Parts: sequence; C-alpha cells; structure tokens
Amino acid sequence: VKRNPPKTAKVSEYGLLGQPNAIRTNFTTKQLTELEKEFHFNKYLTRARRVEIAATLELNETQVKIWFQNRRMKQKKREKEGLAPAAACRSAKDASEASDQSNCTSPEASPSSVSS
Amino acid sequence: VMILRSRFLDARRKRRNFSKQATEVLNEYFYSHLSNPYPSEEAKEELAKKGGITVSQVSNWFGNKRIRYKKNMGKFQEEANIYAAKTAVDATNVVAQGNQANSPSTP
DNA sequence: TGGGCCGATCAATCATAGCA
DNA sequence: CTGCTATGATTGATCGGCCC
Repeated sequence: VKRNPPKTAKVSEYGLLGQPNAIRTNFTTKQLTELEKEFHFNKYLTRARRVEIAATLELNETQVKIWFQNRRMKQKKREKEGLAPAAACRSAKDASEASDQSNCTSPEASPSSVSS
Repeated sequence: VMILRSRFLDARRKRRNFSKQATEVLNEYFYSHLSNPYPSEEAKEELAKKGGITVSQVSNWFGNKRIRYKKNMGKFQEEANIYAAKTAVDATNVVAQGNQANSPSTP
C-alpha cells in the first residue's frame, strides 16, 4: 500500500536520443467527441472496437486504450467527489448515481459566450 | 484556433486560492517530508480535513508542489526554511542544507 | 508469458488569481 | 489598467503491481 516516489529512474529518460519522443498528443475536438460518445456506449473496449476507433480517429490503439483508461479514472473521481462533499445533500444511504453529471453541488454557470 | 475550447469542456476552472490554513498544513507536511513528499491516502485525508479542502485538491497540490519544487528549488528555499524543522520526521538532504535551528516551538 | 486495467504520478499547459 | 508571476486544475502518457 506504499506508493513509491522517485522510483521511476526517469519517466523522462529520453534525453539521450534527441528525438522528440512521445510528446503530449493534442486530441482534436472531433476526436474527443467521438471518444466520449463511444465511452458512454461502452466503458470498456474490445480489441475489435479499439482497432476500429483508432482507425477512424487516426490514433494509435494505445492512445485510444489510454484515453479510455484515463476516462474511467476521471469518471470514478467525479463520482467520488460528487457524493462525499455533498454529505448534507440528501439522504445518506442510497446511491443512485447513473452515468455522469449528477452533482448537487455544482454551481456551474453557463456563460453562453461562444466564439468571439 | 477553433480549439477555443475551454468554455464547454473545462469551464469549471474557476479556481480559488486555498486558505492560509490549508496552505499552512500542506506546506508543513511537504517540507517535513521533503525526502519523500508522498502522503498516503490516509495522510491525504487528514490533510484535507485539516485544511478544509478535498483529497483531490490535496493530491493536486502535492503533484504541483513536487514538480515545481523540483524545477526550481531555489525559489522555495525561503519557505522551506520556514516550514522545515517543524516536524523533522526526516532530515534527509535535498540539496543545500546545513543550517538547522530546530526545536523552536512544538505544538 | 503477454496484455489490459488500476492507482498514483509526472509533466506540460490552461486559465485565473494576485500583486507590483 | 497593464504585465508578469503564483497557483489550482486538467490530461495524455508512464510506472509498478495485479490478474488472467
């Protein structure tokens, strides 16, 4: 249960190649939209689906895999903080959290400021 | 360009700086565990409670702190001296040490 | 033995807060 | 008001561990 610290000799041990390695990929809005859509359909991917999506979005299978992984973690985190801090939000026994977006404590404003 | 983004995808970035209390608690832990600034889940929960913030915020704070500290230790020397000695659970080196005016006050 | 997933972290970046 | 720095949050990607 001990998380280690600086174990990773070097997460960034690339320096000795001079090759712009694994730089942060910037997914396009379209790619993100598609990934998100697929995620709501299935939280987990099958090999076939992964290949398909990767091809469609012009991404690596790994990138698609990692995206889903991070997305699942993100959702889990949201669910967790969406209920805990809302202790005094309602009854504290049931947990009817469906998919996403169901926060009582989200004073989000909708600044409909689009384009410029 | 069109990646103007943020408005819909991350519109929640309406951050507010942490309270003095929270910052105090976090820094105290960080500098008193400089050799291993990785609080356990339990420690994070306690820090969160003490600081009045969420566990995620504690994690974010440590993540940012670790990286930024590493990137420019000199810039944090001052606050390091302020918080360090308090709970010298560990006194391993980091870079430049040598001065230790500890045991000032122990709450 | 190899691949996927989880949990934690890293590292770069975004957007705002805060101060001179 | 302007410019720059401090700082909280987000996220693609990595690392070690676990399971099958």
